[in-house]
Amino acid sequence: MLKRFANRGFVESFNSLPTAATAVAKSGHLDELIVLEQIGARRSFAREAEIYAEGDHPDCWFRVISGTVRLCKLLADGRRNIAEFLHSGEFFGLDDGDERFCSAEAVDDIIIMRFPKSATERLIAKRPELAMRLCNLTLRNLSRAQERMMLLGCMSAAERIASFLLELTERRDLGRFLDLPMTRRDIGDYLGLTTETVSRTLTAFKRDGVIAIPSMHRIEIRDREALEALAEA
Amino acid sequence: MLKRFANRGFVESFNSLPTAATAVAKSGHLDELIVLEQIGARRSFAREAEIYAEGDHPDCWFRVISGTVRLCKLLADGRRNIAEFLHSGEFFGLDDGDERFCSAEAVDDIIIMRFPKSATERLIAKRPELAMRLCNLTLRNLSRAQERMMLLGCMSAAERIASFLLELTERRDLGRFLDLPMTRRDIGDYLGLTTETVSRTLTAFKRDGVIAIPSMHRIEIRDREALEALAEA
DNA sequence: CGCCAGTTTGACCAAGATCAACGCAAGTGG
DNA sequence: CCACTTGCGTTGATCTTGGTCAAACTGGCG
Repeated sequence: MLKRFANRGFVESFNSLPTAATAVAKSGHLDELIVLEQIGARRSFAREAEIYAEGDHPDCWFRVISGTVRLCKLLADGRRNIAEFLHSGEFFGLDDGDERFCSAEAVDDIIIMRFPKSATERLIAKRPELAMRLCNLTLRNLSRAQERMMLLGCMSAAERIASFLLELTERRDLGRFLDLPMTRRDIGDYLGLTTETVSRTLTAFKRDGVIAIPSMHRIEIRDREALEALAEA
Repeated sequence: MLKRFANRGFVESFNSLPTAATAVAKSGHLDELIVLEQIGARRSFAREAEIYAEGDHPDCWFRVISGTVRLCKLLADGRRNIAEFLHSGEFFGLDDGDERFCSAEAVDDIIIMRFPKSATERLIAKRPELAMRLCNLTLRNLSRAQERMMLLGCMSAAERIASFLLELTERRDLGRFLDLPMTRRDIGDYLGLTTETVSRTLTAFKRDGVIAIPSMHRIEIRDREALEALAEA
C-alpha cells in the first residue's frame, strides 16, 4: 500500500493536475503523504449512499480511492446542483467552519480514505508545510469552480456537454473511451440542464459522428477536434 | 494552538463578515494582521483599470481597502463571466500555480493593499498558523463559489437578482440603502444574465414595491421579506 | 417474462436573449 | 454656457433555446 505513495503516479492523482507531481517530486515531501496515509482509514459505500449531509459538522475529510463521489446542494423545492464530481485520487470534504457546505454521495460503489480533522491538525502542527499543501489543493478546487461558473453563466447546452466530456477525459485519461458512472440527471444537475437536454445533446453529437454511445454509461470520443471546437466556441 | 485554528474570528474579520469587529476583539489575532500589514504596500487604481490579467504570473495577493474589484474570465468570442466582486476588507489574487485564473479590475476608484508572495512565504515560515488561516479564507471563497454555481445552475432571473441584492447587503451591511458601484452589464456578467434582463427585473421589483431606485447606482430595499422569499424560492 | 428505473424522443411552451429604438445624464469642445 | 457626443440604462417587439409534459423505449434484474 505504501508503495503507491513512492510512485509519482499517485502524487499526480492526488492533486489530479500535472504540475503538482513535479512540484512535490522536486520538493521531496513524499514522506508527508505517507504520514497522511497513516492517519487515514479506508471506508466503502454502496451506490447512492450518503457520506455526509449538508449542514453536518465537518470532522474529517476524504480522498477517493475508487469510484466516483458527488457533492450536492439542494434548494427547498428540490432543485439540485452538483458542485463537483470527485474521481479516484481526488480529495473532498475539507470544509471550514461548523457546517458542511454540500452533501457528499456515492455515485457508484466507492472506496474512500477518511482523514480525521483532529489528526490532520496534529500533523500540521508537526509539519506546517502540509497546511500550505492543503491550501494549494483548495485553490485548485476554487479555480475549477470558477471555470464552471463560466460554463454555467455563459455557455450553451452543446458547449457545456462538450466541455464536460473533455473535462472527464482530462481528469481520468482513459483514451478515447469514457465511462460515465453518473446518470443523465446527475450530468444535468452538474451542468445546469435537464436530463432531456443532456440526452438530446448527446444524441445530436452521436448523429454528427462526434461521439459514439456503445452503452448508456459509456462514450467513445470519435472526433476530439470537433468536441474541442464545440467546447471553446 | 489547534483550538486557534478552529477559531474563525480572524477569518471573519478578514472577510468582513458581519460579526467582524467583535470577533477580532475577542480572538486576539490582531498581531498577525499587523505583521501582514507590515509586508503590504498601498496602491490605488482608477475606475476600470486592470490590476492584473488572466495568465499573468501570480507574485502577490491583495486586500481591498476601499472600492470594489471584479475578477473576470473571458471567452475567445468576448463572452465574459465575473467570478467575484470584492469589497473593502476582502482579499483576492491568492492564485496557486504559474498563471492567474482570472483577471482583476477596478470597478470604481480603489485603494488596495498588495502583499508579495515571497514575503508572505517568509512570514508563513515564521508563523505557520498563517498558512492555515489562508487555507480557511480560500475555503470560504470556495464555499461562496459553490453557492453561486447553485444560483447559475438552478435559479430564475428574479431569484438571481434578489439573491444578489441580499448578498450585497449581507457583505456590506449598510442598512436599507445599497450602492451598486458596478454597471448593469457587470451585474449581468456576474449572474449569467443580459443587461436588459437585469434592468427589466429591477424595474419589475420597483413596480412591485420591493425596492426603490433613487439613482442608477443606488437601491433601497423597501421589502426585505419579499426579497428573501424571491431569493430562496 | 414482466417490472422498473433510467433514457430517449416528440410536441409544445415560456423565459430570457436578441435586436432595435429611445431616454438620460455626464462629459467635451466650441 | 450651450450644442454635441457618448456611454449607460430602459423599454418594446420578436426569436430561440432549452424547459415542460407526455409517451415510448431499453436494459437489468427478480
